[in-house]
Amino acid sequence: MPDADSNAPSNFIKDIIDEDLKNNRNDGRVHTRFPPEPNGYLHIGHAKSICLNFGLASGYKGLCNLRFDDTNPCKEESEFVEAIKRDVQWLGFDWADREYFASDYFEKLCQYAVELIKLGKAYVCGLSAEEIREYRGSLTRPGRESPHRDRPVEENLDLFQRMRDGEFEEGTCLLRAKINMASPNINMRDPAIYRIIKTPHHRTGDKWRIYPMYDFAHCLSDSIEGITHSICTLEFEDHRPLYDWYLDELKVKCRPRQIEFARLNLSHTIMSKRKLMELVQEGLVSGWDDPRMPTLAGLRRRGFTPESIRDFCERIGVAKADSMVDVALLEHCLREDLNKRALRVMAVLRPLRVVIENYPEGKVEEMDAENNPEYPGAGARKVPFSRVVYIELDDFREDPPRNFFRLAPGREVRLKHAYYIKCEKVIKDERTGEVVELRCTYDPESRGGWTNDGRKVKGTSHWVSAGHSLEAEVRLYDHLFTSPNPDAEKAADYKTLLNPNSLNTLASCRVEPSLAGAVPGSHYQFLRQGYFCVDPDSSNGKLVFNRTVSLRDTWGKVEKKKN
RNA sequence: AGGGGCGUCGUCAAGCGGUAAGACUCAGGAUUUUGGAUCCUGCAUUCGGAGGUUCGAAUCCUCCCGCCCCUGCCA
Repeated sequence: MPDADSNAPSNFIKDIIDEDLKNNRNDGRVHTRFPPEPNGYLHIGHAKSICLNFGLASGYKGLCNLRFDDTNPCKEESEFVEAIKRDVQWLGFDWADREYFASDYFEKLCQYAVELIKLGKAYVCGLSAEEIREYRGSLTRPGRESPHRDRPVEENLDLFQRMRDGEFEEGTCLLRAKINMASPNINMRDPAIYRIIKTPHHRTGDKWRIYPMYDFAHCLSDSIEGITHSICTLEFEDHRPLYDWYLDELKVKCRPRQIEFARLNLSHTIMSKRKLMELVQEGLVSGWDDPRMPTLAGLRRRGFTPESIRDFCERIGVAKADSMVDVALLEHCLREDLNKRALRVMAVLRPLRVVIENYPEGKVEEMDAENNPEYPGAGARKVPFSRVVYIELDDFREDPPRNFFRLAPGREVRLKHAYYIKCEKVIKDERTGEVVELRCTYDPESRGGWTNDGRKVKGTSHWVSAGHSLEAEVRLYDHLFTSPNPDAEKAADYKTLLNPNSLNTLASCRVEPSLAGAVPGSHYQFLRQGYFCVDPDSSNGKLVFNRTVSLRDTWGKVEKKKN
């Protein structure tokens, strides 16, 4: 049996494919497709589908097409087509030359519609939208048949042609499938096949005035492309009978099979394209690529790697039960990846000035610093050390709590890669009482951060030399929403659930000089703090970093518990 | 109420009649020149519930309960 991805876990879809292969369906071919509608940006939920479809194809040595489902010109734009291609590519998948559009098939689809009319299985209905709704019945009551349901084929053909020619106004008539108005499945109550839309299409311009509905276009597009397994989300389960009906009635050669799986829900965020669009349009975020957004563009800008997202998609599995995945898993995948690849560097986010009184004025030493302890091949660099340095405000406490082993009056701490320093004196702002500077002494014997006299210096602080460091802006991010499941909060509008502290900009951070000229998109670990990446907002003189994700912080947890 | 689905640890998720994988989270501990990383250990006597079949049931049967989706000329 042509086995799927060896390391990827199995799932019910693979079981189905295995079974199909065993029964020699589709001559042993496996051909999938990822079919986005270009009406917004791709998000992490789409990533699940992309990984699934492309992953299945490669696992079975098959193919996966990229197909834009562009059957509604009112909502779709070329900007989204370009963004989607960029994102799929970035995620690491290649559709080669199989880039298709449902709009490529408009002529063919129209012929199929004509065919259906000739078969007596479709008719032009002149009921208004409200009438159609009324005729449809309800969940419990069957619908009623349209008075136009039994129009002769010739008349339907003529009317449909005139719809196509643009003779009728929008909403005046539509082509419907003649199925069963009493079906318990509402999708089968004579669904619309073609409607009149006079808005120009982003690809075909004003060539068409009628557009096919999703159910009609999708199954036939799949068939035209030779798709064997058409994988979609759960809400289309009810549409499967219709998917099959069109293919059966039209007796197509290629019979794809639709399989539904549960879409991804991620805690502390939302996945609805409509809502994400609203956040963008109302300026609640800076754009589709705002680093707080669950969009692939946002995650990329935030500093997520494609590898970590693919790993995540593999770990969450594929099933049919509605689920809510904890964002902590995504963050775990990210840290695991970044830990291996990010260069370590020192940056002080909230600087506290430290003067080392016994260190010679004007002296500068170049300290050796490894770039990544996880990977010696990453090499080392020199970091300048001098009499005045900055340490993290948080690494000093005038009145240290229990188990705090950082700096405090009279205490000694190690400056990573440099020396032990001891706090001799605390200088405060006379008016506010705020600590503004520390006076310390260093131990010349501790160069490199170690002595062999058995001294136990447990605390290690990162630092930068005041005179050599560069100024930088650092953007700290937190969950976009305070609620773990914004969609489930029945009482509140999701916008009121936005986290007011999801962005915290620190304008006066100091970073080590080796960061000069760091390229947008590059990843670093700011020692002891987290993973950061260079934001495209950076310019020659001004570095801007995004905190991708913090490091695990066991001390922070201990402190939080106490409070 | 009609139809379609789904219910296994806090969260995902294996399991397909032979006696509950794994991951994340969480809690302990070891180790550590990042309170990082790494490494150990612990965490479902029970699978929505109740009956039944069987030597044996999360897996099969019956009934019940709960959750999700469907009445766009959206996808």
